[in-house]
Amino acid sequence: MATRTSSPAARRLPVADTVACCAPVRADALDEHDAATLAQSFAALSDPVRLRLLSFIASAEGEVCACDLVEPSGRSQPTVSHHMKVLVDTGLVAREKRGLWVWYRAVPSRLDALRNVLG
Amino acid sequence: MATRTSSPAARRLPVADTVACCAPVRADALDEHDAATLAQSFAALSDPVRLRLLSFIASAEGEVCACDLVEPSGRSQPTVSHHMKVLVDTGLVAREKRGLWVWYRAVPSRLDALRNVLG
DNA sequence: CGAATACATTGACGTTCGTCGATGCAGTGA
DNA sequence: TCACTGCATCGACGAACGTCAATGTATTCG
Repeated sequence: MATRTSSPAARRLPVADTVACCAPVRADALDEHDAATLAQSFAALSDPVRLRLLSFIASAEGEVCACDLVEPSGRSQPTVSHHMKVLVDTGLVAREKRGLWVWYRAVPSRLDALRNVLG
Repeated sequence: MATRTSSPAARRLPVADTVACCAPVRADALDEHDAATLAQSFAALSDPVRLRLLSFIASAEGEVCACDLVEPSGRSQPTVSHHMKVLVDTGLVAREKRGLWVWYRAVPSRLDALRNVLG
């Protein structure tokens, strides 16, 4: 019976961060809740189509019309709509409808928050 | 401190050193290749178990033995092994085998590279 | 040699994901 | 009112993922 090793280090107990969710990954081990929250955010960045959509919007000054996302992404309109919903739901992109058109803009504070977690 | 001998942790094929390739997401739109590469890196962070494993290792000074990862992660040994393979393959963690044990350490430059992409 | 240990790999399972065509819904303008 | 437009939602499909028990592989020790 393999004894449950008690080798090197064995300590935990991080702290739930009240603000942008968590301290940098290198500072303290994440608890389950923070890890789940963060994983969801990174999952939004884990698809190449979404990454391109995000970078297309973030690199444009001001807003981008949804109608201008379909062609450069090389995906169907429903697929683009689906990906944009993921980006909006995670807060990385803001959505505003004006008349028939929908306009998207990046949310820099959200990107900054994720950036901080990585270092 | 530990000697800086490179270890057999760099023989997987995917995402090797191409992450430092891209400008920040806000600067220019990503091309398809860069987006695919980056998405793979972010996908490694898109699972809560992997995030906790990474943060557990990154927040420890020096190395962490694989045997100390199973219990805190709450997953089986094969599952932990699988997740660590993903982290190693993306270059976020380095793996070194010494005797019967395997030691992992974070690769800060890799985290920094991803950080730069976000800002 | 053989036994024991630490970790990786395999194979299978249910779940989630990305995708598109078809359809629904809100807003516009006649 | 009605037709038209831009985007969201639905339903379905295959692919990819997370998980574990069983098994394989490498290393150490007696």
